Amino acid sequence: MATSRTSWADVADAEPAPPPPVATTAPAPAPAASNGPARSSYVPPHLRNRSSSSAAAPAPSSAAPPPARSAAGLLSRPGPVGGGFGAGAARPRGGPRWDHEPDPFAGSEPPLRPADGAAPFEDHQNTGINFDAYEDIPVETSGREVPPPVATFAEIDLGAALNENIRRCRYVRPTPVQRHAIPISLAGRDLMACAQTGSGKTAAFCFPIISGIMRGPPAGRPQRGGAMGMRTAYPSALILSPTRELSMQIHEEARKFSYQTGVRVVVAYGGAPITQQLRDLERGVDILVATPGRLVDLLERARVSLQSIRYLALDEADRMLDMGFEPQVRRIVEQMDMPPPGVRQTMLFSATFPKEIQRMASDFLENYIFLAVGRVGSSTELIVQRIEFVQEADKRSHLMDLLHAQRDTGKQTLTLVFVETKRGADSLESWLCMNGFPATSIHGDRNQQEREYALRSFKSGQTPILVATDVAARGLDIPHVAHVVNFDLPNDIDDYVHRIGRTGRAGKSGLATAFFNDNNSSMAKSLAELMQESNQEVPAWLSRYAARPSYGGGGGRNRRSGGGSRFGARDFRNDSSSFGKGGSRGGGDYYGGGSSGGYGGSSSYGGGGYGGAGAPSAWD
DNA sequence: AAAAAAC
Repeated sequence: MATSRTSWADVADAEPAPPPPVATTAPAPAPAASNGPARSSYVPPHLRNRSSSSAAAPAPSSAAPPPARSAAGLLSRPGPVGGGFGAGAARPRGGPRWDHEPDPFAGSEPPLRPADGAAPFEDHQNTGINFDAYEDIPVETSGREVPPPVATFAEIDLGAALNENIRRCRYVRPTPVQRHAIPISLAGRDLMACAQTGSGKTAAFCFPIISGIMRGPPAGRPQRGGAMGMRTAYPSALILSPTRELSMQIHEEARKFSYQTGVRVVVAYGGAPITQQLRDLERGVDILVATPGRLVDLLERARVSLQSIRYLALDEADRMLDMGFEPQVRRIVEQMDMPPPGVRQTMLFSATFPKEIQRMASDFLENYIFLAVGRVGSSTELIVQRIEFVQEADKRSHLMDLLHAQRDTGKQTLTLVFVETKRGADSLESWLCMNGFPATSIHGDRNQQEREYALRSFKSGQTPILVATDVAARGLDIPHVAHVVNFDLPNDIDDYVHRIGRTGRAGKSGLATAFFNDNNSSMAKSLAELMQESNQEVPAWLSRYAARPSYGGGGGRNRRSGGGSRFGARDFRNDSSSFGKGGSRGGGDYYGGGSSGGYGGSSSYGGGGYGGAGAPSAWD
């Protein structure tokens, strides 16, 4: 496996070096003001220095042969796209665009080089996707007429331009969640998917959306614009996520997937000046990635209308529907001008899916398929989970011990430390710095610039310790995080699952250490259960805690959500106890969906698993 | 009770 690199969306290193000005991780700056049509002879960097057959500048090649099912000429039709907001924003889809499309494959990773010039990360050769770890992943599907999974990208009719981007991303074969979710989505079905981030989830919902937009009718200002103004944007797809950084990350990936397809991706989130986002929207948007608050703002200003939405995706869906977010999300999905379920296509993704959330989410879906992919790189054997009993007062010195031990290995790795409160993050950060451990922090009281700087500094290895609140618990794909420390345990086992999922990405191994004391007693049982499920060694003292009658009662939200092992959740429609409670909802027709077959491998999972299979490990 | 998310 000589080919692949760190993260799923990583760039192909074989591509020619990009031109200088396109920088770092931040959403690439739009070419300021100078976006006249004169740019049509622009040759994207990756097409330069190629054999003339494929390199010719405005080559229709990237727009060319439309896949069998798409209407001929569709990809190059000059009709208004990009949710053309009235103002005659006609742009050819596919091929070079009249304005400069920054190369999303350029320098998307900050330099991983510490100041001393030492080799950044030793395991660089070994950071490929651990595909071996994916072979035996069990998959469960339920629902009516589940489309069968595919084994290769070639089996899927995604179109030439998208296939080229898949190649540029160095994706060799689809991950389990992609193998199942993409056919389901291409079949037009609604989907509730339970899969760890870092398992290729973003591509799983982006590919079908991009493909669908390319072959669908031109988006654009609806015939009867209604009360909307000339400056209203009409995206075809909406992707919601719970944090700004996650939205940024999805945007960056989606831009890679949609490069030179003519499909425009715009991101909108709070904490950043709205003016640039408004400009981006005015220039046309097919796929809008957003956090809820800023989107509501844009909707109230009538700068965005949801009436052309054909695809809705909620990432980290269980968070999007929890107490804090539900009203806002319902407002966006149910009380604005979004087409109803059945008209639009809806996809929900999360690593965990508590039953109550599933029940709520079913309001957004129609005749959906439930997909659960066994956890890779989360609570499986790939992450070594350690629970240590540490009194509150001893936490700092104990953390220091861990960091010294890490330092003594001489390996350069990243450590992510989760704490409960924003204040706690600040004080731990400064304490670490005072004690010779370069740390930074990310939490909701820091301004957006500080948050983004902290994340970059951490990713680059400049500040190899990041102290974070739960803002960083979900979805963020940070390569090289070798150790997650739960300095303060969360109060919800699902949050724990998400946090430790920041290591062991892409099938690699990782270490997660948690400090436990009497304050966490309500977590004892669910923690012990989770660890047992994932073949971890459960300390005897923790088992004793878990067995205490006062904590053993299966208290509410601390219960394992799905009750099943190996999966984050089970389809609540198949759980007979969920009927009757839910009142008149649903009938027997929710039953009867078969399992998809094709993955008879369920039984081969578990036990010693793939540890001995020679799978590359970052910990050897 | 805390965290996140608009100005």
